[in-house]
Amino acid sequence: MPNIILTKSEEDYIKAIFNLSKIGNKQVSTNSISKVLKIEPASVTDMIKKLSHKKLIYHEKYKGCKISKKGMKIALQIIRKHRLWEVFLYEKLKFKWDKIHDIAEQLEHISSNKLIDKLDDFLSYPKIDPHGDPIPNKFGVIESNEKISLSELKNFDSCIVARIIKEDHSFFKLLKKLNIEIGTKIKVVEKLEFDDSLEIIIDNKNLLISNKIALNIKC
Amino acid sequence: MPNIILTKSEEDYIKAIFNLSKIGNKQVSTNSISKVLKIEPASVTDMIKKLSHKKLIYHEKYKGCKISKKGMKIALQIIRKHRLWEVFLYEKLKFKWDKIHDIAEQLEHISSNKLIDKLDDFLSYPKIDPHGDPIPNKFGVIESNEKISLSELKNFDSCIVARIIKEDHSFFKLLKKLNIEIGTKIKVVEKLEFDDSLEIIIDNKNLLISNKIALNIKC
DNA sequence: ATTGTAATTTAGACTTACCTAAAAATTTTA
DNA sequence: TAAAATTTTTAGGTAAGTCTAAATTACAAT
Repeated sequence: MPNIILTKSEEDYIKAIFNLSKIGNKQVSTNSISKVLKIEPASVTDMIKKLSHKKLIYHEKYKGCKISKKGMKIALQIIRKHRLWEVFLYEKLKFKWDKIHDIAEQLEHISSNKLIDKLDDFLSYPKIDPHGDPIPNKFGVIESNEKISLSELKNFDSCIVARIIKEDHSFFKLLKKLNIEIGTKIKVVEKLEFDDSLEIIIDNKNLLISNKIALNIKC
Repeated sequence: MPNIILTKSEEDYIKAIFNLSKIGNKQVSTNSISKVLKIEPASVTDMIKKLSHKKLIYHEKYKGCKISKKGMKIALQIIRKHRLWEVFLYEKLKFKWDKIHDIAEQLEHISSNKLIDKLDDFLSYPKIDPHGDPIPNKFGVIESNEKISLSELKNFDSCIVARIIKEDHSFFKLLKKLNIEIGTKIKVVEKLEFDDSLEIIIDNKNLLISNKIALNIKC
């Protein structure tokens, strides 16, 4: 299969559309892409046309878009690169857990299959990145070991944090403040009926987290 | 000092102008930049104006340009990044000597000072890259251990190859064919008067190399 | 079912970094 | 030193990827 070369922008869109596809697996709306990438909807429409023309996504006017097989393959390769670089930054360069995302965001666009394969080998073929996200292999296959979110736990359940879903600065900062990271042991005290907040215990300290927070932590 | 952010293109020009400055340290001509970057002279003029406006180079119409202190600082940081990544690719990822340049050409544009400092540390503060080129430290200072080119040797002189000047594919291929790399021992048999070709011995085998080749190998 | 609101697309414009063709300046050479 | 050749710049144009404003379509609410 001929290696399609995409621009950084195109790659960003493909990745965003792929990620949005998994949430609710409906058609991905122009607006949602606009929000994720912080690009105006009109510009998103332009790019959607372009990617659609390249058969990386399907698109019906006014009806949102959907990633194609071809597009999915590319998205998985970008995600693979991103996550492998994160492992490198975290394990080899000793970056702090919450600093690696932005740099990996740049490194994921470096184009060289050989580079990624050698990096994979150098890192001893890691299965997950430092956020607990699974790393696709060179064929784009993800060994799915699906976790459940904190919010699905019941009163008195315990768990070990395995994965952080939302990747942005404000969330990372919050987790740091709460002392939550991959491997942290959490015990659920009570799931509040009022707003689905969760009272939990970490390191013998009780604290309260919102449902939105709980949804973004898997174990 | 505020960290100036440049585009990939701007960085490529700055690097090219810096490198050309060292050859003959005269004003750098528009045409020479055009040749190195494979961009038409008219376009080079545009970018020269832009960089000049940003005070990264000096420019007098029709008289070529010269890199400024500010520009030089930036150039040295790019070169530092390039060479550190080359060490990484060669030593850690086990890339072959002649495959690292193109990938480093991409990696050198990743912007994060922290990343480079940590990479430097991870690699144990190397002084030279796999081509024998010195690596500027984080302040842009190069520990100059200037070498002489092969062509400056006299009959019967011996030396160890320390550095390869010209960095392009055809030259790398040639060196591979000749079995020349950093560390190779070379003995000069005779410098030919006719065209300054050099008859040399490598691994007990005699061979002839042109003056141009000899000029691009330092020891 | 119609109307109002929200989402999406179209139209036109801007910036960056390129291009070609032509004009202007400099350098070479005869 | 004047003509020829070369180099550099100017002028005008293009593609990618963005923008704003306006038009169109879809959806939701009465």
